[in-house]
Amino acid sequence: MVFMKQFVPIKENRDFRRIYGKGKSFVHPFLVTYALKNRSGEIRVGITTSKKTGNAVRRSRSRRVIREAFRQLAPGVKPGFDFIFVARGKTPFVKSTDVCRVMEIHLKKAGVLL
RNA sequence: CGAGCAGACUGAACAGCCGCGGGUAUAUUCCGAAAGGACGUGCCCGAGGAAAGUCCGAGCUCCACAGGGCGGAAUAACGGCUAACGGCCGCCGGGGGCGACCCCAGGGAAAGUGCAACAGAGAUAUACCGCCGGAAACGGUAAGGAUGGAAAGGCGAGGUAAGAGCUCACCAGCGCGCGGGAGACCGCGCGGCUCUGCAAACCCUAUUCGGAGCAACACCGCAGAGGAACACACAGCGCCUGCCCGGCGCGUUCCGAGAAGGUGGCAUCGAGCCGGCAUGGCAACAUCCGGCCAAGAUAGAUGGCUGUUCACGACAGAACUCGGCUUACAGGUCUGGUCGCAAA
Repeated sequence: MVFMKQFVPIKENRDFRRIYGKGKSFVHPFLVTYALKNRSGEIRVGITTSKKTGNAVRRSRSRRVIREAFRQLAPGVKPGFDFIFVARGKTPFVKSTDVCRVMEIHLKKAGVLL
């Protein structure tokens, strides 16, 4: 789990549990996205890379790719939402642009793009 | 040239744009009483040889600075190196290879207990077949046969009724003496004639080991809460070590303790790293000389995209810090031996 500088990190386990339970989810072999409205008006982001993704190098790679993808899309995201992105088995082997395309579709479905 | 051995090094490169962590310097702006901070900008630094496994050894921190006994664990020829080690170097012994060289769980089996399946007559002890003597009963024998990982040292000769270290030569083992070596040990000579293997079975011997770990530990500390006073004894609890003995603490003074959170620890000034064909040493290493100052996050920074090139990229990501070991790994480079072939 990772945070991004410009955005508020999600680091408490109870936050993750709440968003997993109540948020909308979108699934793809590269990425799983959870989105949930929050009351703070901020954009909060968390990234999950489980041990199923691979060793430490693969998990780091997954985090970086997802973070870069979100950075590209961030200017168009409405404030007031929490997001959790979960890396999957293929994530460390694809480009950030591929993840970016998948993430854009997920966020459009969630209705959080301006 | 081919095959093989040992050691050392390396672990894609470049450009552009965007982005991240730390340090430092700062015009303006903003916050603050101030110290200072925020934002921006410039410059510098920013993962590995194994960062890994967490297997040893230390530093550091705390636990009455840790006492005695039992138990437990680790190590195991000898000499040295090192802060230390179960690491490293050298050497001895044993084993493998034509060789360069490699491998070794290498104390004790005359302290004791135990195990040695199956096969085999018999497994630390024997007599089934055989051989010899004898009419037989029975006695002698351990050459030969068979079994087995192992069968009363091995092999040859003499010897004998047949045989046997019964005698002799050589080899192995044991003991003694002499010589060499710092030592393990080696060489030579003599002696009597010899006693299975397993201690990665219990065990014995020698040496070493207090416990827990950076989520250690120290400091700051919102909301909220305790509260007074005087103190023992018994008991109980906790801790020192798994157990026993033995011991320490339990409530101490005023504001302090505990929990969210924050700061330090924490980033090089060190058992530091690099170089030297310097000195000593076979070497590990030590000394001397000359340089260098080098990631420090805290949900966790080194990335993304595009393009070019090549041998098309393996294993893999710092988390208190060092010294080792072990394990994983695509390629590539260098140095020095060896064997074979050819040439000379």
